[in-house]
Formats: sequence, C-alpha cells, structure tokens
Amino acid sequence: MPISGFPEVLPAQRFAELAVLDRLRTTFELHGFAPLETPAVESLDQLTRKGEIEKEVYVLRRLHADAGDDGNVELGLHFDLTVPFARFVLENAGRLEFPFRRYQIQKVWRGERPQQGRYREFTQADIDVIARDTLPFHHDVEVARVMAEALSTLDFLPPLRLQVNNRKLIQGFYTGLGAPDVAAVMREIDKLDKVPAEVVHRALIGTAGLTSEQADQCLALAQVSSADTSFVPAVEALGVKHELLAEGLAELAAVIEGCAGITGVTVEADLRIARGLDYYTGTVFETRMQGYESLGSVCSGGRYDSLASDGKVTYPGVGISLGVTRLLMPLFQRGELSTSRSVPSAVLVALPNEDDRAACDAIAQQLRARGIATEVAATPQKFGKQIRYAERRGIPFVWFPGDTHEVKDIRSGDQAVADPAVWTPPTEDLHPQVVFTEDIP
RNA sequence: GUGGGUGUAGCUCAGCUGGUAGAGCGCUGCGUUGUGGUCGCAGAUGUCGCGGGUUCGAGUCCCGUCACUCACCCCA
Repeated sequence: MPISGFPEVLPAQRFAELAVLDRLRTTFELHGFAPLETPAVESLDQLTRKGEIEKEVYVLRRLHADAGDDGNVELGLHFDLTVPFARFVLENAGRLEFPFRRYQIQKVWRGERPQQGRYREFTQADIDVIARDTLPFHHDVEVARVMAEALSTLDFLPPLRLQVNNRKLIQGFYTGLGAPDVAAVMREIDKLDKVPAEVVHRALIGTAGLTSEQADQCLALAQVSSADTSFVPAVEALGVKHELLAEGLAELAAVIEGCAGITGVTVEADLRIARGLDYYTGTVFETRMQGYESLGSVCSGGRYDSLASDGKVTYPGVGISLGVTRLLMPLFQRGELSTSRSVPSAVLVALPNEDDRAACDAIAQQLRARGIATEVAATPQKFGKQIRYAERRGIPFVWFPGDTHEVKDIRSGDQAVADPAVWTPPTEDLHPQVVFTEDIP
C-alpha cells in the first residue's frame, strides 16, 4: 500500500493523466508560454520568504549527514510553483525579456494531513505572466482565457466552472460601506461555502464589527454572480460607491468579456470568491468541478502586484494554477475516469510456436514502423489463451501470422486477411482513449 | 496539530450475547486437444493490521500501538 497522501498512479490512470498533461502543454504553448522547470528543492529561506510559515514544508536531510559538518543551509521541497518562480525571476531578471510568460508542470509537496482531494505529493500546472514595474491588465484576461481554453480541451471531465472575482472590487465595496476591518469581512465571507448565511451574518457583526445593515449588504454582494457582465448593474444597484470598487468592477467585467466565446468551460463572475488572505491584489480565480464541489477549488490563482521584489524593482504578476492530481484522482477513485486499455499496444501478434518468434517480431516491426504499438505474445499458448491475454489488457486486435496473415478485432469477433505492410487500425484504436463513464450503478 | 470512524481472501464485504474462518466478484484448471467472452464442473488463497491482557477458549471483550479514512485547519 502506498504511503498515505503520496498517490500511486496505475497504467490506465496514468494514460489519462498523460493525456491531460499533453493537452495542457499544447494549449499553453499555443499561447506562447515558455516551459520552465525549477528544482524540487529550495532553501528554506526562499520557501518561507513571504513569511508563510503556515505551509507545512518537507525538509531535506541526508540520512548519514556528518555530525560535525552540519552545513546549516536548510533545504525543503517546494510546496507550490509560484514561490520558486518568484525566486527564479529575481535571480534571472537581467536575462529575461519582460513580460515573461511561462508554464510549469511539476510535482509539489505539502506536509499536511491527507484526505479526499488533498495530497502530500501532487502535480500542479501553472501559467504566469510577470513583468518589471508594471504589468498591463490585459494579461489578467489572457491568463484566464488560456487556462479556460486549456480546461476546455479536457472534454472527458465533468463540467468545470471557472469563477472570477476581484479583490479591488470587494475591498472597495467593504471600505465604501464603512467596514472597520476589511480583511475580517473577507475571511467571514469566504466561509459561505460551508457555513449558513445566518451564521456568517452574525460573525460579520460580532467578529468583523459591522452593523446588521452592512452585513446584509456584504451578503447581498456575495450572492451576485453571472456568466456575462450583468453582474455590473447588479452590484451598482447595491448603492455602495468607492473608487476601488469601480476599478475592480471594470477589471472583472473585462475578464468576463475576454473569456466570452469559450465553450466547454463556464467562466463566470462570482463575487463571493475571496481567496483567503493571500498575496492577491486584484483578479482572483477559483474553479469547481460539477459533482465534486466538496473538493473545493481545483484551479486557482490571481493577480499579485508584489510577490517578487528585490527592494528596488518590483515584479508584478498574474497566474493560475491547476491541481492536476486533485482534478483526476477523485475521478479515478469513483471509477468515472479511465482509459480504454491498460497497455499502449493496439495489436498483439499471436505466437503459434516458439520457432516462429523471429517471424512474429518482424511483423511487429512492420507495424511499429508505421506507428502502431504492437507486442508479440509472451508464450506460444493456445490461441484462446493468447486472445484472452489481449482481452484482459484491452488490446483490440490480435494478429494471426501465416501464409496469409489475418487480423481479428476481438471486440466484434471480425477476422479478415491483412497485410502487415499496409494494414492500419481505426484512428481511435491507435492509442488508449480516455473515457468518462457518467456514473456506475 | 485537534476530534470521529474503520482494519477479516487479490477486490467488496458478512461473521449475532466469545466456541476451530465465510459469500460474491476475481484468479487457476477442465468441459472446449491451437480462436477468447456465455454456461457448467472442479480448485487454490488468510499471520482476522500488530503487541499485550481477560478466558478452558478471542476475528468477537479490554488496553496499547500502527495504518487507513473522514471532519476541522488550510489549500491544488
């Protein structure tokens, strides 16, 4: 049994995961994002630079470390890809062309207690755009759009909703309303997922120091959501006025408009999204998967104006991070996502006799040369056994060598004469196909 | 870190107030002597998580421990 929180991915599942990674990569690169890989290990200084001691970091240590030579450089495994990226940007600022756009798909580690959808080792796929001094707002739109497009290529997943909000908008709203502690209001509003509105209402009065009317207003704002820009008049109707609010509204509207026309993924403004107390300063993202709401967000991010700074120059950025493991493992566990077969082979060449192995290998080579994944039967068992071997693994075709070759589609039972120099399986059988099975009775 | 739940065959689980360990699925073989799936017949597999205690006797009761799992916290 694998160690809890360190998922083990079986072949059929791994095919699905690789398909996801391929599509993400393709989309990211189509939009000009450059690949980057940073080390799994960073100095503890770097990892905790933002004072985020909250995150449980796995530290790295040699089993046989010399007692005397304690080399007091403390190392840890990275817990996300944004912090290492910020370090990378600062170190390479002189060599980079800004705005710098990169994608990064890597494992990260967090020493938390694992549970459904929460792992200690998992894969994240991040895209970020970072600039020197100032980063034009249209990159917020770009990042949202690229991730939404990437997600829409994952057509075998349950429906996804990319929910967008803007910290300026809610901050401006709460400030314009006269809230004494804006951060406290956000913290309480963030609990609306799990706590009934009445409880949040009481907390807004008790903990965040609002009047009952102000609390009503905050809850009213949190209820606003729309997949188009109709949220703008809805917010304005609440009657609160503030410069930041107006700015945030305009930005959020721009993101929603910029994502218009994307199909397969719902992109909507949802004014309850707050993203805790992170480094986000404007646009914020969260993503939920239908039927898997309890997982929380599977893809989050936002605008951070001051994540990276060397004291003189500040590098503002905007990014979004997809939790590939969180997205896929729960689907695997419920048996809703799998692959048409557990091996790459599209063809099994039957082996009549051990003496025929060389001839069978030659047939396999002919097929492989044309891109058809092929294996030769391991032992010259009865053909019934060899067919069953293929069936168990989901291999769709069994090849019978002879004076006239024959190939059998073991799903239909159809068998026909074939020439290894020209025969090709249907395109959909060439590679394992990712399949989403609605639900199992 | 805090608080619940669960550990029995490869998998899903049953096993009552203690009395020598079970089902379904899967697996292997045969029927079907070189073309699978259906069907029939036969067969194999367990340190009952681990350690201790109570008892004539513990899968069952008690204590400890480990693992898994769920919730809180936090988040992908």
